Amino acid sequence: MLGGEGESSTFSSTKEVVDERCKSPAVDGEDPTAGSRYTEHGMGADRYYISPTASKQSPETPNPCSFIPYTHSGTVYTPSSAGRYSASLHLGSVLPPAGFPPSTAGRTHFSSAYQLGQSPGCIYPPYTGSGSALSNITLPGGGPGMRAQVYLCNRPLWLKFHRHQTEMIITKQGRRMFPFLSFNIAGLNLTAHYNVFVEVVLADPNHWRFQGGKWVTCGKADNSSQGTETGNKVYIHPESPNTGAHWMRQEISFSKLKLTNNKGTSHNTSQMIVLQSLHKYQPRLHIVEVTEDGVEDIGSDVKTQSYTFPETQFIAVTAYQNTDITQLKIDHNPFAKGFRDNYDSMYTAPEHDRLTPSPTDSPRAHQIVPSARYTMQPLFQDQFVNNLPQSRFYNSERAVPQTNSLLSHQTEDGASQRWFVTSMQQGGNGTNTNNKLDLTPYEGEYSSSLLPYGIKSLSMQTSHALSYYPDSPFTTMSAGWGSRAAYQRKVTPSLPWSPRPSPTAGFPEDSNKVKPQIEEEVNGSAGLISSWTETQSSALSLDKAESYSTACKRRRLSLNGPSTEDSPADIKCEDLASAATNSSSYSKEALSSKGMAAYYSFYTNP
DNA sequence: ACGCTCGCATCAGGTGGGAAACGG
DNA sequence: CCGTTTCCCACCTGATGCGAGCGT
Repeated sequence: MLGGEGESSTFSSTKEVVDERCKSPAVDGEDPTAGSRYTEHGMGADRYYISPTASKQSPETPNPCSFIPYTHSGTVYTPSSAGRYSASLHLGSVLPPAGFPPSTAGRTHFSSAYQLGQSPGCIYPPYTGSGSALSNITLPGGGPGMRAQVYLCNRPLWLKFHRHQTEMIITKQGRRMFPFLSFNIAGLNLTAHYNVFVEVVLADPNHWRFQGGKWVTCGKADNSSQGTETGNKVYIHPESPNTGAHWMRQEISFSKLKLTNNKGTSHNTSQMIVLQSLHKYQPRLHIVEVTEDGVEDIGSDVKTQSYTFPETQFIAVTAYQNTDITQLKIDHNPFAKGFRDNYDSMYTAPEHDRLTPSPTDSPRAHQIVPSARYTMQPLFQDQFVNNLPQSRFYNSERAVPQTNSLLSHQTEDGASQRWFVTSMQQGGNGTNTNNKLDLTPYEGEYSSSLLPYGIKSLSMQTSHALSYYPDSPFTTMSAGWGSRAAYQRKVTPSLPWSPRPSPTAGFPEDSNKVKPQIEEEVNGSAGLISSWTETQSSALSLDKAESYSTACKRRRLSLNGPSTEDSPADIKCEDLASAATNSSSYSKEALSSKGMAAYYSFYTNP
């Protein structure tokens, strides 16, 4: 996590209390993990580094990714189970977040190499009170290895769960994660090949138990769970290896990743990550440069980049313990729709009548599933609804263009910001133990490296995963969620998108209303600044929702011929932005609308 | 006739709940 | 005994196949 690695150095002091059985070190209140963590680790608003240039961002440029920056961490992954990488990865080296310089950093490489002794596959603790990675924002170190920036696409949803301490069901046959991991990556070499994979490491040395309505530690975690003999802890993205252009083009979803407690599982091991129930885990994203055939490129300076998003931390369970989590799952997971007994009332009854949070209950909720689907609406409604190829044409796990980036997350001043996480080159040998949080807001300069995107990526290797969990607006819409009229109707009152491009970061109409809510939620839960804004509520009438549904249903009509990877719908927002500002090959198709050009002007280099 | 879109039906797979089974 | 795990259930989604309708 933020400096999760760095924390290892401070862990002992901050987690000593956990040694006592059944005593919760910090789990109390609404968000045992988030609240204290964020504040302790510099997640507080004051610790976020907001680029002074944020204001330069066009007000019309809704935050593409609206993700609060998280640093990446950088523990070099030494996949015990991922043999293909193990050889090259450096065990125990930690690459704390590189500080991103505010606006000036641009695309420079911020890297400060830090190396902390750390056991592989285990990071304790993700959040530490001291030595907060976030608190120590490092200016660009200029390390050669620092190139990629990663955005957690469905961060708002993760945060919502995180407030209650996310739980993930694990079953013998494997259970998908929800929320699932979905990232956007920038800053990779367009032509270089990379393997992208997720590793799930023990985030806490304790065994947890849900007692008295809260999670408390109860003894030490099984050490074996950290070992390599307990099963696979890595999930390699099915499209690996692939080019940097490919990875950056769209959202990288790990929706097919399954969690299991069956160490002996012999089938689908590539899709399964073996965990232990009642243990806390932290997913980490790793990007490894490899040769075209997937072999790690030893000759490359940039070997492995690791990223950790604290809000994705979760406790593995075989049955949900916290009813709040259960309700969130039911509310936001389409496959659990059948459990929405109060479905109608949930979305039609007055707010105060609702017993449980719903997608429309809070600004953040809008970010979640339902709203996420539509947030990009202002500028991409036509582009991605009418022209969006249906899943059958985009039978890829990443067939959906990055959408979160289109979310109109806004800062309080209305300026959209984009937070991203940068990683340190694995090879970094720095010894500095201070974790530095990279809180650089996403800025225009970053687009330069994204261009051109005309490069064709390798063929997709997998199929539609996003279609199930479109956490991101685009994902959702393009993947078919948009076709679910029933659900849309339910959330209509708060449908986040605006039927027309928003002149002010997307959702001017409700920005004022939403802002307070966001602030409240953010501050109340994790002390995070409102780096993103909930999507505009009540922006879409019921009729519009219906229209949208219809549009989705008929979107095939609008297809401009067979969909291809180059179709606008398949392009990341960054790509579009680049096209708009650089007259790339996509400019004509993707930026047919003026709004889009303006929308992405944000990415233009000054 | 051909190509395309649409609507419907079917299927596979994912979801949480709840009861039963398991195990310390 | 109690906490945890497993299994089955009903429900839901998305993908796919098929035929009808329409326009060229």
